[in-house]
Amino acid sequence: MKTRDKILLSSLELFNEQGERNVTTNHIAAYLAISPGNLYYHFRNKSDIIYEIFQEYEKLVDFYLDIPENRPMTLDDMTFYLESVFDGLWSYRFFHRDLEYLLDRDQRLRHDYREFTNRCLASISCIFEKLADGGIIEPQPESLRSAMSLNVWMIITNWMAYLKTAHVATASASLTIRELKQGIYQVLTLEIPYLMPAYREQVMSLREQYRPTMSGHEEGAEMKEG
Amino acid sequence: MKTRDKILLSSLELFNEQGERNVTTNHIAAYLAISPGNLYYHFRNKSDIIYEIFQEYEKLVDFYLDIPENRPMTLDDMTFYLESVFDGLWSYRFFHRDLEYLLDRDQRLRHDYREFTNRCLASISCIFEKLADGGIIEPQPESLRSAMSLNVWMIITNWMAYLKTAHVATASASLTIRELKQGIYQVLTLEIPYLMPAYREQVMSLREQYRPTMSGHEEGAEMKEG
DNA sequence: GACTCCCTAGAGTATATACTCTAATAATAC
DNA sequence: GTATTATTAGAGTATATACTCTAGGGAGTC
Repeated sequence: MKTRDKILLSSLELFNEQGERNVTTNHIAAYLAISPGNLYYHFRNKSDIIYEIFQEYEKLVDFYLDIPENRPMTLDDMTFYLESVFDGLWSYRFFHRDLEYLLDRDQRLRHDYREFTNRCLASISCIFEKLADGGIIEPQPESLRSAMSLNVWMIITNWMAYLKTAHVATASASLTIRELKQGIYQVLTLEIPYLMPAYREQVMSLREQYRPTMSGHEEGAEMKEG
Repeated sequence: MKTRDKILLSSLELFNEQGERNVTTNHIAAYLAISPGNLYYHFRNKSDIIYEIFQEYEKLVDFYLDIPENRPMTLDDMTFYLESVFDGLWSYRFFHRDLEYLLDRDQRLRHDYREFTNRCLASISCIFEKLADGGIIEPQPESLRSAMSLNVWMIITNWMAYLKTAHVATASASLTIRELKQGIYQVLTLEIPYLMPAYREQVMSLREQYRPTMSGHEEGAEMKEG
């Protein structure tokens, strides 16, 4: 693998594990056993590394949230979207942690992230629309749908922060993707009142599979595999 | 005013305006036109300043969210709670911005914040219960209520982050408390499907007063005063 | 072999940051 | 007044961080 790609990969790994704020370019170089000069040969600065990682993230989520189909949506579709988005969130989880600081430092990133958010919101809204087409939830007026989409987006992007700040007792307690996906439980909570009777049971039991366990403290308890 | 109190006050002010990450102890001392040595005479380190500010924040919110009354809840009560919580959020808005980092650096803070969150969640849940008692929303089973409370909490604590990252176009565009309170619109969105018919109209028009304006970009557009 | 291009090492630097130390001054107690 | 304590100034320090600069190696081409 090319050094440039190794830098991107290791940076992402270290950022995810320790937070962007705690990972310096010297750390990255040391981790890869290359010189700082080498790292700076491939990237002009730290922001460029972050920006490029963001572009991968963006591409991934855009790919997941592409909703080309003209058919109404099934429950499986919805599950796929939820799972995929949380997978993406997991892979690039450092990003939402220091988001505000990162955007303050890089105008390109601010601009792109803003558009990214808007695309995601549009996709979520579209998913709601097609869920209604599929007879899974009640149809909603546009204004309600967009407010709800925004709530969904906030739950999705901040569930990790909630887990890391309020749920786990120690800083070192590392999270698992399974715990992260308990966020799906919270998202489905938003849908409950809009469920059509025919699908109510099914969605409720889907939701149950993601129910947070009582022990968010030290050990992660088991949960049914998806 | 005592130097010690001036330090706390100015720190809060600078943190809110520039973010904790961008404000050093030297900055604080310079801002107050005192020496670093003086600052460190009053506080052992930066963490201690932050911790003390947090305790004020905690006290304030606990005060607001004290729900002693045995009577059912009115719409005015609910409005008061929402307004108060967002006022508190505004006054200490730096805190939720760098939360994860702050908690990683200070175990006391992590511990206290976790309990603080739990108290807030309990209060929110209690508010829902009493709203049901007051005939404003439908009664809900405990499990749904706690999941909903968590969603409400996440919307409240992360609305500011959403505004600063996805809504405004430039880093310098400073937010106003009025924009922050558009978060109330999002919170009330969660309640909509549970509203009892008798109160539906009233709550919807209350919500309308907090509706986000389309121009979150540069200039803040006007909104009806509360 | 010489030239070129891509890549790499590694020492070095300017700046920042949290914090310390000493000495001096103001306030209070007796 | 003198002793004591509380407060302040301000220079200084150890460490870190993002980044630079120069020199050179290795591989391919002629």
